[in-house]
Amino acid sequence: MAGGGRSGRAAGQRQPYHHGDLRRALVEAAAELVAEGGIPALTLRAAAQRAGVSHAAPYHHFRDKAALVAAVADEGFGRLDRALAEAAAAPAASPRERLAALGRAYVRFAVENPHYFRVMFRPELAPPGAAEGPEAHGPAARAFGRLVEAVTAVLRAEGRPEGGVPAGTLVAWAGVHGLASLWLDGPLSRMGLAPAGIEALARLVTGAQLEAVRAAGAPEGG
Amino acid sequence: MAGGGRSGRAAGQRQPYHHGDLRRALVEAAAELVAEGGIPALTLRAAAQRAGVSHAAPYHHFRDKAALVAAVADEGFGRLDRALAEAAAAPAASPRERLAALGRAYVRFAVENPHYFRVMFRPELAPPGAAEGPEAHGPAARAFGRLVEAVTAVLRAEGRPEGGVPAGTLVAWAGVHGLASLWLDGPLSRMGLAPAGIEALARLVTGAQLEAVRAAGAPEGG
DNA sequence: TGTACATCAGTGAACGCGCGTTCACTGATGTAC
DNA sequence: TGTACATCAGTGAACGCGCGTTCACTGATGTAC
Repeated sequence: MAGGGRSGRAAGQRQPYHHGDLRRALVEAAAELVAEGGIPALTLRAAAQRAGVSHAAPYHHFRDKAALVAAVADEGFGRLDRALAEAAAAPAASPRERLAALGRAYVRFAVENPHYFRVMFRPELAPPGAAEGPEAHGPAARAFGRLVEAVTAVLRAEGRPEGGVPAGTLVAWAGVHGLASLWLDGPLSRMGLAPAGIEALARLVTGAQLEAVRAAGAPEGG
Repeated sequence: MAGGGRSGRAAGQRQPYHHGDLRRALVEAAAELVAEGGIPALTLRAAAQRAGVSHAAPYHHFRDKAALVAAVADEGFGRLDRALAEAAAAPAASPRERLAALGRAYVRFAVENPHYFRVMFRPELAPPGAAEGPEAHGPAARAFGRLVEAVTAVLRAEGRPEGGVPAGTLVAWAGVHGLASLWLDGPLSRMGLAPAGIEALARLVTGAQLEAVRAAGAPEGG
């Protein structure tokens, strides 16, 4: 589908059609805006300007602002999924270690990509309908699936297989998500915790998750 | 300070000065707006209208919008603190049970007061400086202190006292905060988890926290 | 108790701003013959 | 290869809107004498 280069600014760089790949450029611009000025800086006009086009141009690629935001969230989930996939693929001594590595990768992703993370978990930015379609929640579902897999593997290895989504998955998710949120939302970083400290905390939290995953099958009373 | 009633709309209701207590009314109105329309619905003008005054009136009570938002967050932290105090005061069989009760109260507060919770943990709404002053972070610090106390009590009871803020506190906080966030931000409720399920999950998470608190003192390797 | 004055919480009009969105258009690209 | 046409990604002006904030003012409240 890509036509030949127009005049070729740089060798090897293609300018397929007019701008090239405005859609992608807009998503990247939007993410950068959030990185620099937080959620309030995420506007259609600013994204267009940063991408080097007029502020009406985005409407040829996104129905409205919510659709652009949804695309940013989607891109974020895609990146998270890749980060988790990498962590899951790394050699691990046991299913438990693999789950812990996944948890640490989750926290690390949030700390290193606060802009994406914030957009991903801000439902009011992209109201229902904006992100519809089968592929919209694809990356998010895929990322979640990796957690489910890792938890299931731990339970299987311990002789307590569980069908469907083990409750331990949600506990594990809550732990790392909470740690990431507290860091991004200020309380933790405001308390003077160094960025290095977050890694140590992540280890602590994932350790706790493992206990929770173990206990998740048993009655929780006590 | 409070003058006599003006004309007394309802028996026993005082109208101390002009409106009465506009400051409080504005904070309540702002919270209601968030409850009904989310963060985007939180505007100075709407809060003023809901409180029954012109949109310029709030400036006699708040320097700017950020100050109003900070007041809402403050009110939220005050309510959270009271909820945690109640949970901490309830009879408990052991420090461990008390900590678990605190964790459950935290999640319950978030689920029952999503509007406050959202404002409380949205740093970009009330930028640094807006909530300055010794009393600004008072309620938040007090609420956090209750968690620290409960964790410290558990460690003491287990013969492993720890000075300052035990690392287990942050782990415990991360767990319940993550659960609350995942619920409020949609993923969990979108997965079809019933409100009743959140309570069961909270029990699971607080159970996991206890293991983490135990492990927090020991080296986290392995 | 009554009068004069100071204080200050409200009003309403107005401001400038940036936003999302629409629209008629232009001109580059791709395609049919 | 060349011409005519259709498509569609961009432009730039314009729209209406709601926002936060300012300002001169009004009138109720509290206080001094």
